[in-house]
Amino acid sequence: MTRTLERRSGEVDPGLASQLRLSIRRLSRRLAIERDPRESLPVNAVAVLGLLHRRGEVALSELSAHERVQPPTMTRIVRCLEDADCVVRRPSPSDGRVTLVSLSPRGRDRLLLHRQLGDAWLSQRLAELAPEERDLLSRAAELLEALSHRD
Amino acid sequence: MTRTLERRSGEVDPGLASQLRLSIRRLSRRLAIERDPRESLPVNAVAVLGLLHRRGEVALSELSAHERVQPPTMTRIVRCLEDADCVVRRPSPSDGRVTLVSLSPRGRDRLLLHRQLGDAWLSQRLAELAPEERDLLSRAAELLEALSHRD
DNA sequence: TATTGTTATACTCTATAACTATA
DNA sequence: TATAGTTATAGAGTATAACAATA
Repeated sequence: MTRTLERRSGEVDPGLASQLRLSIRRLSRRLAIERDPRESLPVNAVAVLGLLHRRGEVALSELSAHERVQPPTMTRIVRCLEDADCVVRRPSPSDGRVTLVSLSPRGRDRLLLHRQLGDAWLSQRLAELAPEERDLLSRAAELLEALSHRD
Repeated sequence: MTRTLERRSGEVDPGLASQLRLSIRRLSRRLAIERDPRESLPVNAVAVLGLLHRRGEVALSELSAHERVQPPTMTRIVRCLEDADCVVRRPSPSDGRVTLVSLSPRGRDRLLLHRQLGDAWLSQRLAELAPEERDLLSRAAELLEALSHRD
């Protein structure tokens, strides 16, 4: 490590938030544009499949909290997944108000397919970077994910 | 530098694109949710103000290419900015088809205000990070911005 | 009464297609 | 003819408000 040029705590570069915010927004937009037209499911629906894959059976309210959408929006997403036979839904045995959602075998297949299609454009761009740059982005991705969940 | 553990070119971690893509998307969504209600202009309109601030007078077609929206969308954004007295618009003297757009003094004020409001949430989160983490994100932001503009 | 989820409705941002005006 | 921009229209994704069912 070279001599540090870092600011003391509290003295944060005022341009960083702007720069990061705009670059996040722009890449998010670009990713939406470069989405493969064969991807039949909405991005958010694929994200839900991913969550179900990791966590098993999850209550709808938990899905909506995790994806940070309102309950009616999650109802819509889950219905879309149900129509595509990607999830199954059942009332909680312990609380009849709760709807438990879980991945179907077909949903698992679709998740893998969509990941492949969805990652294609970005994978290609990442492959053109230097290995150090990919390492940097890998660590950055963890930080960004954590930031998203901060209160 | 320690001994490298990096992969050879072409051997890119297949999970990186997914991880980065999802974290970008999630943070973008969170930023949208945390937007200050006093921000009266759409995010994209503020981005246009920023571009005009850096570049001066710019043709509408160039704005739409840079923001990666279709021309009708940019027409709408520019009209919104014009209604708010943030930009002025005139036909190009050299080519009557072209509309040149530039920042008004009021637009400049609004840009500064919106940056402040728009960065507030993220600034606060960034301030809670370690200085090294902010450094990392600063470099990542440049990479992300560059990725957005790759063909 | 409070909570979970749904239905009904509306808003925001974007796109495509068809058109006008200028070159 | 080709290009820059606009108008008209539609679609995707989200939200709020009002409601039903369960606790």
